[in-house]
Amino acid sequence: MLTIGQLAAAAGVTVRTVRHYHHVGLLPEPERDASGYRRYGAQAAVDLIRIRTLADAGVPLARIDALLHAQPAQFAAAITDIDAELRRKIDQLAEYRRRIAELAGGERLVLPPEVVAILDRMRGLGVSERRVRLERDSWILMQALDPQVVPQRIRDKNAGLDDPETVRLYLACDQSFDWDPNDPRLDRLIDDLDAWETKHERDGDRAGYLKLVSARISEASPAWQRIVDALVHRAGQRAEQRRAAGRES
Amino acid sequence: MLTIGQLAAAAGVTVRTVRHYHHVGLLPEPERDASGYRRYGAQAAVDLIRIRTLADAGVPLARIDALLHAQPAQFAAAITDIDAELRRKIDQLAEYRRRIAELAGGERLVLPPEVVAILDRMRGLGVSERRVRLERDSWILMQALDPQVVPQRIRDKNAGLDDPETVRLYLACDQSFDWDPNDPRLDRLIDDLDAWETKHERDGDRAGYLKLVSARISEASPAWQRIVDALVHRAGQRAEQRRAAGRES
DNA sequence: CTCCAACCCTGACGCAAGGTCAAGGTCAAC
DNA sequence: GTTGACCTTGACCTTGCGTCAGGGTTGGAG
Repeated sequence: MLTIGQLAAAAGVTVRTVRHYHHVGLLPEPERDASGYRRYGAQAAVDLIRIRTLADAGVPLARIDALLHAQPAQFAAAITDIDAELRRKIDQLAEYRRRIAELAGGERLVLPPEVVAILDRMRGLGVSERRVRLERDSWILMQALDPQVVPQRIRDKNAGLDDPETVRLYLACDQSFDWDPNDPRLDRLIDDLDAWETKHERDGDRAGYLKLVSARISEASPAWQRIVDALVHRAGQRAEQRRAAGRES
Repeated sequence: MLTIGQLAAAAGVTVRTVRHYHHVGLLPEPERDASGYRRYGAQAAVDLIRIRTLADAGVPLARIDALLHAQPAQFAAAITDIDAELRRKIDQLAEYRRRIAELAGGERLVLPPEVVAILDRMRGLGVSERRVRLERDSWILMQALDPQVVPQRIRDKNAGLDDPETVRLYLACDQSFDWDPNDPRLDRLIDDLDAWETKHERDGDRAGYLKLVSARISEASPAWQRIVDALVHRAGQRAEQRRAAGRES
């Protein structure tokens, strides 16, 4: 009869694997010869090959055990199951292939295509890569913290990029990155931005994640920090005025 | 910034997974807030999603680590590699699907098609399933112990099935399974079989695995055991006679 | 102000499916 | 009689997390 090594070779597995199957009770322990070696018959080879066929297909060993002792009808049903699972896996892998191919290309993977389009559009308008990256990060944070506002923001953003004044301010901000915080040009820029914000002010705009985005922007440049501080200050003043007006009426 | 739970949700993984990546150094540990919570920025989300994209494609975490810090050229090469690997896996799974589909159908999986054809032919000639199964086992043992003789044996076996006398003996043996070991019909059968063996005797026929096969056959039926014993005995006698003739010459 | 659920923290063990030593006993051949 | 290729048991290692234990934090409701 066969030794363990011959059996293993016949089924294309390692000796260790056969012993493992004995250990978990998947393959019955055979008789031993005088020296304690395991001795296998042809049935063991058949069983082992059946086990491997299922195991190679990804069936957990625990389930194989049950399968081998199942009625033909149940066995056939299980096989159908396993086959469906295999097809699902194949589709999965094909999808991963697609994503892997995109992996060289940065953010396309992590953001919805509409947002990617916006970022590309900004690049096309001459916005610096640095600024685009901040924008990208803000979208990622938005998506993580408050996903349901994303579609509305996409519309707003595209509308903004249709408006020449908005685009002008984007580019101006962009250039101000390296300016000294005391540069007089900043004063005019802050005035313009404040006017823009007043014009476009809407409820809900001061959502939590915006603070985080502002914080990141401020970190990046002293000039931008001044801009953010000034705008927050003026927005506070306007809110104050509205409250006063509300009390008067 | 993001908490670990938000980061995990953003990338579609569990919190445990993120911590695991910290543990193995795949994702850098971020700053902690006052209460010791980890706080993540958008870059972490990007990194994590890239990691998952590779991990989902089956790249081991250890390799991902190296990949993320690789030069674009090497990265691209590795991606090509991984893609090829994925395609290979897809083909593998398709092959497993094929084999799984055959699994309901018994021996087709473990034996070469020529042998399966022989077994089918035996069934067609009216040989019992029990006998066919013994035959199948003997082929499996042959294949495991002495594979290079299989092609020759296939030719021999097919020649045997072309010969009416051989087929008659097959069927006669088959019917004798349940006979009493003292049944007088056995004597005639043994004579016929011995004549057949004398006629077809060839060198190498008494290979090791044949003893094993005989042992299995003997186990199955007392009548067969008598047949095997008698034939072995007569073969021994013939060999003796040949040796004596050799000394005389 | 307290309570509760839903978070977060570290640390440790568990899982499949074997791989890989270690420390020996056997077998076959030269 | 000594290699070298087998076989034996036993025990720890691996990957990629899951899950539990035993806590601390946060934020909103009552």
